[in-house]
Amino acid sequence: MMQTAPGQRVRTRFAPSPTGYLHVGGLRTALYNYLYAKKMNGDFIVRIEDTDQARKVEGADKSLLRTLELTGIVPDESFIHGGNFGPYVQSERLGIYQQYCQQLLDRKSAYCCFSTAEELEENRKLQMKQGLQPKYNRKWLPEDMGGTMPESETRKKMKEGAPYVVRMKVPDYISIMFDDIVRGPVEFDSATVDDQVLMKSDGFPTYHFASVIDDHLMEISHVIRGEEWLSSMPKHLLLYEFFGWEPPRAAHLPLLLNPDRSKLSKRQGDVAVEDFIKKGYSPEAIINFVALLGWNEGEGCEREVYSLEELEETFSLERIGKAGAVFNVEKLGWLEKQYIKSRPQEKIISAIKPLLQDELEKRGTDMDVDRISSDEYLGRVIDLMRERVNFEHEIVTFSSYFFFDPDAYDEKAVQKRWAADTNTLLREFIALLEKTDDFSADNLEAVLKDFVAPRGKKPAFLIHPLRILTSGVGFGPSLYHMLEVFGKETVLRRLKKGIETVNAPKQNEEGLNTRGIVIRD
RNA sequence: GGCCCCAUGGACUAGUGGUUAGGUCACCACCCUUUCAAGGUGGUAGCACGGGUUCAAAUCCCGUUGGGGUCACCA
Repeated sequence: MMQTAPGQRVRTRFAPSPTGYLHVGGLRTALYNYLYAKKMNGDFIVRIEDTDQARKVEGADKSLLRTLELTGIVPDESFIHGGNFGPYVQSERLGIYQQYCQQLLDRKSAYCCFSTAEELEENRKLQMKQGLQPKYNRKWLPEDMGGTMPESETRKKMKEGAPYVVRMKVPDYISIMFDDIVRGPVEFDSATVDDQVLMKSDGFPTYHFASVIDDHLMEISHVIRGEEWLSSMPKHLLLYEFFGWEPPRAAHLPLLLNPDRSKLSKRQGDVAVEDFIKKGYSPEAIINFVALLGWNEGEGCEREVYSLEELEETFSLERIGKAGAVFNVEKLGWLEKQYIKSRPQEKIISAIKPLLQDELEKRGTDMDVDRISSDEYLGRVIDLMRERVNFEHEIVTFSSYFFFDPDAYDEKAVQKRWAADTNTLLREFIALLEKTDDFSADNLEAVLKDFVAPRGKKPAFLIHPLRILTSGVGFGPSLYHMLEVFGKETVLRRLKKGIETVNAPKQNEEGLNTRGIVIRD
């Protein structure tokens, strides 16, 4: 079993193909690679695997890197960060692959294959029908390599300029074993391994070929990737063998799963990291969440919240689990709340300000713009709201009443909280507020209690209507604190307008609120 | 179908022969409370199945079942 030489520098890599946005599964793979490198004082490399010209998406490489960095995962080497092992984009390394391919051809570890796509397809169908594993039939395997194709045929085709691919010649009936860091020993029979295409007819290498060569040339010590690659490991190992190279250690990560336990995919929800960020999830929560999907500190450790720095200290490949993990966003939501609760106020303020600016421009407001967009005001709003929102942006949207007068009053809440004499008392109370200058929460509470007690009512009798009239909704932070933040002018303006809009319900004979009874069909 | 991997409550998981099977999310109840949250307390719920090995198995072995991955000139 080949192992990394002791003392060898740890170098890991994340090797996405630039075909779209960063997938959460990809993020986790990148994260584990990054964490292990940091933990071992090694290097983390990002390499762009753009050998499929057809699927290549313009600009995806940069956006992948940008999203990665947004989450705090910064590569030591990449096509943007540079490094001594470049280029870090495979399409810029074509000459290298061709050179190594020629080596294999010369050593008779690989051969040219002129079979057409139609031929291969037909062959595959036939094998499927017979219940066999679809495999190349080795039609073009040369005679001197144990096949049936005369060298003259190959030469003839070559002269004609017919398109061809280069395939590796997998040895018959040998056992390929390796020790996966997360799976343990795994064994394959070479008879089940196909003569993998190494070079495509367009002159580009396949993933398998390019990644083996690059991993070796870039001195990658550990290949940490998804379990979907486990079954192509024997091909890669064979290539290392052909070249006489020492393979890196492998760690195949358990897959991220859909709720139905199939491999995580679009269709069943968001998978793009950027989509989660757009929704309002913060990078630290996403990282934290994804890190715990398949890894834990173990040893009775019951911590759930980890910063990236803390992960860098505690991470280990040995503690990665084997079973796939369902990507269930519920816990991500909880984590997000944890982060909102502990996030420094200044950070929230600066995140929220642009949002508020946008809203103000769109809607305008009856409030003093300078005041409500000041750090001081926002800070007070945050104090009241940070434990009540699911996302930072909800401080502006979900509790918009801190910035905009309500333009409607929650009908259900009104029905529930209004009694026949509510508006009468409200009018009296508004008059009292006009004469009150101290709008501190403490004072407002005292004023309201003193007002309500002699009238035989509980504070709640007015608290709810006051809340609804000033905020438009039946829920929110402590009323007194909320009114304190609003300030006298705003409170009175909203109350006066509101009481004209919300009418007292009609009474039945018993004097009971009839609006509370809603008959639905 | 061949090959490979996997298997603790609904989800993430701790657990490596002896535990009342622990924690987190979610859910339920209660407490706190003007509402909504937050917080506190308690609760429902789990070792896929069958054989072994052993004084003793969630833990070790074998099988079964179930799930997943992979079998491209895609990565």
